[in-house]
Amino acid sequence: MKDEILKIIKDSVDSLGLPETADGNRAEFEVSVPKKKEFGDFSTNAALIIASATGSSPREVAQKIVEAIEQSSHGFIEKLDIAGPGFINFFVNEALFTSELREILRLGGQYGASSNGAGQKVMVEFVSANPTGYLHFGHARNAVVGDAVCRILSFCGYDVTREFYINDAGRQMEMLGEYVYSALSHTFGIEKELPEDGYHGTYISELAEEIKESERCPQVPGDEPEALEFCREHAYSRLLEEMKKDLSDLRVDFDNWYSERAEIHGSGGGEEKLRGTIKRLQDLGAVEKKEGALWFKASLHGDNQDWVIIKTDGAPTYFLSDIAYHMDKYSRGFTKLINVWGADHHSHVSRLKSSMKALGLPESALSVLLIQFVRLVRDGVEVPMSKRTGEFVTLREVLREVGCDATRFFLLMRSSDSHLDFDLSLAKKESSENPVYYVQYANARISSLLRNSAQRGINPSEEHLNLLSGDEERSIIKILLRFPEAVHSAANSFSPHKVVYYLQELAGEFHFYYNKTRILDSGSTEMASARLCLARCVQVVIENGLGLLGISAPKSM
RNA sequence: GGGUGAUUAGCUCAGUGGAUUAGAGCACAGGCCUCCGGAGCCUGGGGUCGGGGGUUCGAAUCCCCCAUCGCCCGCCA
Repeated sequence: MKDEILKIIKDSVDSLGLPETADGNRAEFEVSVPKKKEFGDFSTNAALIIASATGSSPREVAQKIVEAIEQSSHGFIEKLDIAGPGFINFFVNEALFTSELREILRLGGQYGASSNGAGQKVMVEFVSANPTGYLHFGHARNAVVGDAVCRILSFCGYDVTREFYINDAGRQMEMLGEYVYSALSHTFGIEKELPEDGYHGTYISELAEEIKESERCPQVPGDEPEALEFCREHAYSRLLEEMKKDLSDLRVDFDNWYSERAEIHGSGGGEEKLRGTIKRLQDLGAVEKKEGALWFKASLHGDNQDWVIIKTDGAPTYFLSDIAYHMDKYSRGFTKLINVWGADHHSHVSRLKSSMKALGLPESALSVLLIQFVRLVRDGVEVPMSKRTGEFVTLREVLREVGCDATRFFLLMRSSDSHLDFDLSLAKKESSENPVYYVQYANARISSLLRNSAQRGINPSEEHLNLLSGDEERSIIKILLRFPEAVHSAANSFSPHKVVYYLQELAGEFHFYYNKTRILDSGSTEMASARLCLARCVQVVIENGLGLLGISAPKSM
């Protein structure tokens, strides 16, 4: 519908022979649905754009465009206004609105979907935590935002793969093994000294208990290397299992679990990836040996310093693995790569991009979404989330306390580059203060209406949609038809919170309408069925929107 | 010192070139169904959009400077 308006504008601009922009590039005309109804049903800034390109008066240009549109006589345009500095406002008749409602009903779960992505293969890599402990609440925002971005991109026609990069190589894993081994030794009455910056959670001793009770428990003291490895591997697989479970409880499910150890370092072809990466960088002259280590010269490719990729002890750094991993992503045929990272990794963005640039890979295909921290608050007081002391709040604790829907809603409510206060006491409140229920409640109310109407023999019918000419009805319809652009904009900027805001607005408008207007007792069966139809459309959009956020839309609450 | 994100109502935040009065939720004050779900609705007070310059027909939005807060700056991952 908006596209039709846009086409009309472009046609008339063309017919006038006006340049779209000064440099002849693609026009940036916008057609928007204004919030104030005196500004019409649709509005465009076309005249302002053209005027600034040609140096002429915006209102005069607008006048010419308006005349051109009027001459080509489009049946559904009732009135055209020129307002303010030169906006052209369109007032359309209800035929256009009712056709949009029919479209919503016809498309159902597909309303708002698009093929903008054109099947492009996109990989979203997110969470990617070390499997050395339970997921803490800080991971939750990353998980939920990444997942919602995936849902939104799929809805927009992208072929999305969700990948979890398991950082299961390197010192962290060794340390995990040592700690569990130490805890196991402890159960045999042997005490060991360990570095202080390790893992202190109670899960370490729980894992040791599990090992001790298993039939394959190694003897301690006995063959130390085997016992250590057993502890490490047992802890690894158990913790990975627990992470998968927590994520799944959060409705986050991955397509790929990509093991750094196996795929990058492993003997089954993996180590060639590391060697191959080094070789390519060497061939390109992008590395240098210095102070006994091998450095990637990132400063030559846009970063502000160089980074070590092979340490003096000959071991690769995490950064080298990361380069190899991202080369591998490209080689798997993805044309769009999205990494969802914690804001504390922001300095890695430019170094990774510079490495892709050095390798001649299209770095513009790689976007990194940095997620700012979450502060957990209860009754206005910050809940400490210190990992060092082992006191951190786990994802599963929060899930158990407030449930998946509220957790997701709150984590998605804010722009990712804004710090987020997650208020535990508010999130679990089942009252009007809690915005999750506000949206879900609108949906439940509509379900209830549909149930009651069936009993009364009223069916939501498309036949009488033309009766919906009230102001409140029009404003609901106008919000409904903004849904596709809300989705589109959320997809382009990887911003699920735009969908959240949209849904709150739609739910608000519906609650207002519901309080003011009788739907089932509206005087005539025709009117009742038309209003019911409108309510059903609202429900379709709420269901679709909540679906994009991975939040349920219960029929009753 | 460098980098990065933020700074908008009492609080938590949207808005990031547009339309005489800058929005929402919470909090606060007052009100609303003999009737479809009161987890709802309405009304009201409350802001020099951190400060200062600049660009523009037009700036909360773009540019520069400054201030404050978070995060990062390891041959850890």
